[in-house]
Amino acid sequence: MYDVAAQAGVSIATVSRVIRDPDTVKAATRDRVNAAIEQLGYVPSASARGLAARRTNVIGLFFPRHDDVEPPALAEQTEVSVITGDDEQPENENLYYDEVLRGAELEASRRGFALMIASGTGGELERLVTDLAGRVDGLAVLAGTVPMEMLERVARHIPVVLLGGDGRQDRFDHVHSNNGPGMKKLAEHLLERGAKSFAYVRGPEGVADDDERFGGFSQAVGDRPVEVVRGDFTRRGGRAAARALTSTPDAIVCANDQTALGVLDVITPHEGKPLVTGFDGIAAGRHSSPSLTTVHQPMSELGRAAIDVVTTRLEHPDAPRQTRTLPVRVILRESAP
Amino acid sequence: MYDVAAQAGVSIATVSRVIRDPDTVKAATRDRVNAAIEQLGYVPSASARGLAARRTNVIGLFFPRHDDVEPPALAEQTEVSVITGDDEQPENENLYYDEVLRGAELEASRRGFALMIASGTGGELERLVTDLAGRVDGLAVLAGTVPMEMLERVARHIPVVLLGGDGRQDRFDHVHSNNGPGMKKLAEHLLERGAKSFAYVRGPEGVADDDERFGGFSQAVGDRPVEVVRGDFTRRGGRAAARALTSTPDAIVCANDQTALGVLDVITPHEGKPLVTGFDGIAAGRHSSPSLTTVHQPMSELGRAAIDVVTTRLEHPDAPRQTRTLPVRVILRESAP
DNA sequence: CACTCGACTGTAAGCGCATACATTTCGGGG
DNA sequence: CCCCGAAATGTATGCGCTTACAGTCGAGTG
Repeated sequence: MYDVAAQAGVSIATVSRVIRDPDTVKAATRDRVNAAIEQLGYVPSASARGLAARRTNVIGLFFPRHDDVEPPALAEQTEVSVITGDDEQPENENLYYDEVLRGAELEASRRGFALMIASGTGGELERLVTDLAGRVDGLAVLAGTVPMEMLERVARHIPVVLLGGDGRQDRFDHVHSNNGPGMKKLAEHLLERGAKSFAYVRGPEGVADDDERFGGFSQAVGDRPVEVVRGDFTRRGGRAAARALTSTPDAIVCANDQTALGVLDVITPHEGKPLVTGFDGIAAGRHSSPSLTTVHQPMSELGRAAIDVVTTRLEHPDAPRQTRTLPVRVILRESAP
Repeated sequence: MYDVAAQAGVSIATVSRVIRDPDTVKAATRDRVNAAIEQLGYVPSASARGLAARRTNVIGLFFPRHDDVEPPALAEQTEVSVITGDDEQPENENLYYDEVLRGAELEASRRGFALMIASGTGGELERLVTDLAGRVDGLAVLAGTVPMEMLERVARHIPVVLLGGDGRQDRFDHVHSNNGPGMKKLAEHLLERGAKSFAYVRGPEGVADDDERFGGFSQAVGDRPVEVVRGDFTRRGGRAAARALTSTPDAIVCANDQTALGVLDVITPHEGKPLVTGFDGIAAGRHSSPSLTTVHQPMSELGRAAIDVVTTRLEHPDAPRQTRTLPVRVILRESAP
């Protein structure tokens, strides 16, 4: 910046103004400065700007990482191999985050913010979260992935929004799908289809979205018989849960699509029974056989809304706490038509 | 940091050491400092650190954004709707980037770097790229999305690695799939299957990967008849290209999977003819009907390798320029068994 | 017991920018 | 022409950290 100022024959303050607030500088000087910037290939230092302005214009996004196995070493050889039929690549379990991420990036960019992502789990969590918090103006975190006390600490410095949950448990802003009513509607459909007994495969304990969905389900089925088992939101967990069932219900309701696909791997529906349903609306459910009845939640909108909420909070630090609930759609496919 | 120092009864330099290089501080003092950090909820400012240390420990990733249409306003109502059969959600065209992104994030995190992503196109490109460049220690860019002169400028400050292309056109580090040999192998398979005449649907002009693939193809088929048309890497482009064909070749070879799926939308293969092939290995090709023969490239490895290359470059600024070529796999499915 | 040396800690100088405030310039109106 | 206010620009400070360098302290050595 000093170089640019010298080159253009102005002070560094003027250079700064040309960049930050061009209208306050006379056109002629502005052109001189811009020419110098161009000529010198000047690239402003975000660190210095962030330090001086006390804001970075970056929003952070924190995700858990499940696959904390050591990834394979990067390939050395480049030989082309040929595989007949399908490759054995594991089905991608993380599409959820990808779409949220894309929505977040879109909205952040629209608002002039950059997006920084971090993910991790376990022992490195504290370091990662603190590090991320020190870099950004606001933070969006997947609910349940970071201990509350850590979030409280971060929230003393910057706004934090949680993806998932309705905020009855804490004082943070929240963004979540309309989980309860969505699942309720789905369960009502199963009742209309004549289902009288149920199994419900939940997610891990302490996940707000899971609680909400189960709540909606319970509300719909009332006191009809329900066998409840725990899964872990993965396809494998769904398979295990299906094998663990002791009853043979009319319908198996799963807390998410991966779980439901796992259930379908094990249970071969004969004449359309039992009915099986999921929640999320991932692409794999559309192509499965039978295709999966589910509740679609707008992932990318979740990401966008999270950024919306956190940037709004930056502008109005004292506004009342908000929980944004996004609409869902029940999608009826072959597994529970 | 000053508060922490006061609280612990040490100087700020010692606090800094406790964070940066704990071993140089006596255990007793270290504990006092850590206690103070905990008690005060201290979160280090990455801006200040970045400014003082002249490095941010962030790697940037720049992607194009195709869907530059105004996104819909965020939903207001949360009513649950019910849809029978499939929803009309457009097939997601961007899965490519998602996987690259995930690989990049993984590798960056493993190396102690954070990842910042930005995407955009058109007029905002210069601002976005410069802005990103000012925030990071190194930059990975999808080849062809940013003008060379802009990259040259950025590269005067930080290392830049391009995703795609083999670097014969420029002086940057590159990471790319083994495009040519992969496509060559695929074409050889088609020859073995008895194909004697071909159509080849290319991507947009000036895309290095497209050139490499077409090169590999040409090498395999020699002087056999080939009708070459241009697509744009999209499914729609594939449909258009298929309709535009003037010949009825034995095999239609496409520069990527999306294009091939578009071709399959139009051409109904009768008795397995014509053969149709793609390139990429996206999930949709596995579930299409017929399922798609393709060349699978390791997206997530691409992301990881990009981070690997750029961080290596940070450590060895004067090392010879490198082009990393990642292995691909030919996957034979129904469209060209 | 003075001296040396290593281990530890403190001092102070920026890092590159934003911005409050001071200063200069400019365009009119009187 | 002069004076005045607005527009344009310059001056100077500090944002919160890292790090070279200088100091301090204690233990080992001759």
